[in-house]
Amino acid sequence: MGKDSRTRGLGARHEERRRQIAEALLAMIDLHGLDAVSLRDVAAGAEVSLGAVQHYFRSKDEMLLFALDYISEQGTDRVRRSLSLGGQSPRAVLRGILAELVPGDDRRRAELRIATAFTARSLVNPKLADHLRAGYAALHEVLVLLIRQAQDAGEVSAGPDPERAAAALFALAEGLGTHVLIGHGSPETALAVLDEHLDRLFATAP
Amino acid sequence: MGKDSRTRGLGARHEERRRQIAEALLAMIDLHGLDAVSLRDVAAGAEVSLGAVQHYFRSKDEMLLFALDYISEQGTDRVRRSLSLGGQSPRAVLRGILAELVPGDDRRRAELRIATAFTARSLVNPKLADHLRAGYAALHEVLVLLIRQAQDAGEVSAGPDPERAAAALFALAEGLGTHVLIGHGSPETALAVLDEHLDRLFATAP
DNA sequence: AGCAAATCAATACACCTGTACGGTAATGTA
DNA sequence: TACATTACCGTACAGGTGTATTGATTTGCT
Repeated sequence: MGKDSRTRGLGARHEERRRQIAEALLAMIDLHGLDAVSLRDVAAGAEVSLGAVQHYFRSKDEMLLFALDYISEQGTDRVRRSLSLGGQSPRAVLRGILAELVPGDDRRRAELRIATAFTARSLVNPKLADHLRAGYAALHEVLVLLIRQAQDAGEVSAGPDPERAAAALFALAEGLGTHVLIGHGSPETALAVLDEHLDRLFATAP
Repeated sequence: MGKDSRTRGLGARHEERRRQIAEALLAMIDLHGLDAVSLRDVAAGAEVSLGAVQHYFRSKDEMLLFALDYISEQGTDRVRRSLSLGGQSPRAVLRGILAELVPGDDRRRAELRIATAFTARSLVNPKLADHLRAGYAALHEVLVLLIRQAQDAGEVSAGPDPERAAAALFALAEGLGTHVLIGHGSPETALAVLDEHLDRLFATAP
């Protein structure tokens, strides 16, 4: 193990403190947008001094990158948990994951507002884009896996290409989420559209 | 007609000048993102002085709002032209419009980068959100209309609800566009997924 | 105890931001 | 020609920005 992973001794609280600051940052991004937050705002939100923030992050960009990784990890954790949690059909798992992309409650709404902010920033920040893309790729693979499982279980016909189907589902949910986020359509309608699409995918030809 | 629409006399060039400045703004948003552009940058880009920009826009927010309306209008114009242009099947028209949401060339890419920037900003700027939402609603209505036409022409079965089908197509194209924009998937694959979806919609049951 | 690293705090700096203001020249109207 | 409006330009200002720096204090290992 490297020195960064120790749980006792010097620097033990380091990562925890970074997460705490990142959470303050993410909350402010949700409230005021990514570009409206200053390091001083973050410091105030985390109830630490500006110097403390600077101690834990060498630059603002580094802080942003860490925060993106942090919230991405939260998402993948949720997905992982949803996968390992048995007793659910592939379709239910699939729906649960895709529903995370639609702002149906305050948590999802906040997360998706933050994600949208990072997406926009990624268009002019290659490093950020790399990390964001990695998250997308990971989620895509999970969707492919689930569709394959459903095909193996006979819940989805062997016809459709899992890659294509995953890309379609992913994009559909993402688009629906964006639309709901800006007030174009309700979460209920969005989920209905999503379910309709799942119905078609899971309609095993007689 | 009000005084704002005169084409001769005092203030005739007013709107034209505002558009010119807005175009400089939009170009910079594409290049550096919405929040990275300052009024001085815009002035330099439009090859006018800062005072000139201030003369035509009372504040930065007003300029942003105008620019959003301006680029939205360009989009609706393109849609209108595509609708009035005869000789195309409803499906072809539909595909043409939806393909505008996928960054398949430099123009589309620039427009969608700008749109993404405005979307993110809209999350913390209600006024901007109102205008953005209006554009979304307008495009949605066009899609509904086209699907209805296709149903009337027998190209699409009477089964699916046009509202739902439009919402799905819209969200799918939007999501695909976003994914391509950040480098998650190619425009070719995105269009293939879109066509697949159109195939299903236009598959009249035998 | 001694020492070094980590953890902050406070301050300063150079720069950029949107906006306000005062002035001048051009333009069209009566 | 007189006048009013428009169209700028240049500058100033108050405030915020990320970052660098310096120093004090705490922490934990040996």
